[in-house]
Amino acid sequence: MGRGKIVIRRIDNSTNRQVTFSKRRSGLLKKAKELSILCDAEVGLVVFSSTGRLYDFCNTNMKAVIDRYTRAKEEQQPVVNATSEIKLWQREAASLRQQLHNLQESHKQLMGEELSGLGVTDLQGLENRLEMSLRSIKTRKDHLLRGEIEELHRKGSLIHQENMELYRRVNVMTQQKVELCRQSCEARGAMDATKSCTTPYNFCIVQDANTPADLELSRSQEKEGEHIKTGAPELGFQLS
Amino acid sequence: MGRGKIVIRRIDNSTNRQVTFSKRRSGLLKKAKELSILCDAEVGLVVFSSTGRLYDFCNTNMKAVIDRYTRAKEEQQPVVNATSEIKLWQREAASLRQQLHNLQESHKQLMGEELSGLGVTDLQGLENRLEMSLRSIKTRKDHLLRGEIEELHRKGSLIHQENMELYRRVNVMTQQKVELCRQSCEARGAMDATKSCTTPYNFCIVQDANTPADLELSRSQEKEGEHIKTGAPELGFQLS
DNA sequence: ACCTATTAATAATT
DNA sequence: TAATTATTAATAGGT
Repeated sequence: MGRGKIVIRRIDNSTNRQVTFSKRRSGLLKKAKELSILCDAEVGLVVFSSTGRLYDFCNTNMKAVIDRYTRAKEEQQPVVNATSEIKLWQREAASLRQQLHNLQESHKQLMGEELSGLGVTDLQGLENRLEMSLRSIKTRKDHLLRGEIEELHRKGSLIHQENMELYRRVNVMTQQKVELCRQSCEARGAMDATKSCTTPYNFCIVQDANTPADLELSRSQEKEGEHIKTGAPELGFQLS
Repeated sequence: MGRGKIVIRRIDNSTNRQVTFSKRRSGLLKKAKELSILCDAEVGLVVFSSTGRLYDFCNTNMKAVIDRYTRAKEEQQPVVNATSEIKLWQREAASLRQQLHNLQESHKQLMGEELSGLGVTDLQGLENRLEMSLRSIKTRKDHLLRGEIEELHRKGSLIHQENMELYRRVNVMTQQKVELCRQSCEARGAMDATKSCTTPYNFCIVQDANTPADLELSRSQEKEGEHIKTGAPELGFQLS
């Protein structure tokens, strides 16, 4: 599979050998990975270059693979001196692996994979269980969503109350302001029109939509609620 | 590099997966061997099939490769104290137990149990996955059912053909009967009107809707098909 | 590293 | 399970 055919024999040219090593090594690693994915296999691959550098691949855990390998080899040629405690743990691991495997199978079926081998009745059972499961999940989700909505309503209502209160205060202040202006104008009309009007009571200038009014109500409510601050003050002033 | 392109993803069909495993495994082993020869590298490869069977390759000695690997890894990340084999297996068991636990959790969630602790987003994801799963299960079930229906149609059509044939035969016999009666009557009219009319040719009496007609066609077809017997004879006679 | 003619691997099919 | 074959993927040699 190249420009020319080659025989499988040590490549004499060192550079060429290096290049080929690099290419084929990556190819091998890729194929090892593909095999593990495609066929659900546990693969461990170790390559030492002729210069001694290590390259490896393992889809799970190299230590586990080596252990499993050693154990499998020992099984092929049973060693007598195996410690009882080791065997115990090996059995434990084997049992767990079996359980894991079973559960994985079942899991795959639940996820709608690996359905070949199941009859219509099995499929119907699976379908029913999933439908039930789906129902309880949807119920739970609805429950949570309803909770959120309720919470939002509650908060909205609080903010609305706050706004009403602000609105009321602003109204009161506006009336006070109007009253003061009127008195001021009357005073200016009655007395000399020079100063004293704009200095101590000029609410008209101090009141600005961009500077939040420091009302003690607003502060106390923000402290205990700590909720959304955007919109509330603006809305309050829009109402006035 | 086959009749079609494939994506690298676990092959769902079990048979297909087995076949691919066999092919790719041998390919991988071959390439590992080629790399070791061409480039003078030390290669160790271990593959466990999903059924737990072990396949391996090493151009030198697997134990040596594993030792070399372990040493190289220890160099990369010096381990404090070489763990005893017992601890190693304990870790393996712990890891498996963890995996098992995770899968059990996930399984419970898939079954719609143990949903507290999941947010709306999690639930939505779960719901979506289950919907997908359900779809593929339903698709599979439909497929099987359609197959059954098709089979039934096929059989039904065969039976219908048989009935048509029976109908034809009955017609032929009826005509023969009529003809014989006519001849008989003529003979009776021409000769003496005493007996011989009702004895050998009385098809009118023998033919009855409740007694199935023993035609060799009917028998041979039932033998090779062995399918539904209800309805067929009645239908055949209703048509006549 | 990249390119591409060629060989090798392999997916689908029988 | 084992061939066959149409395609894709890997890669040898060259830049």
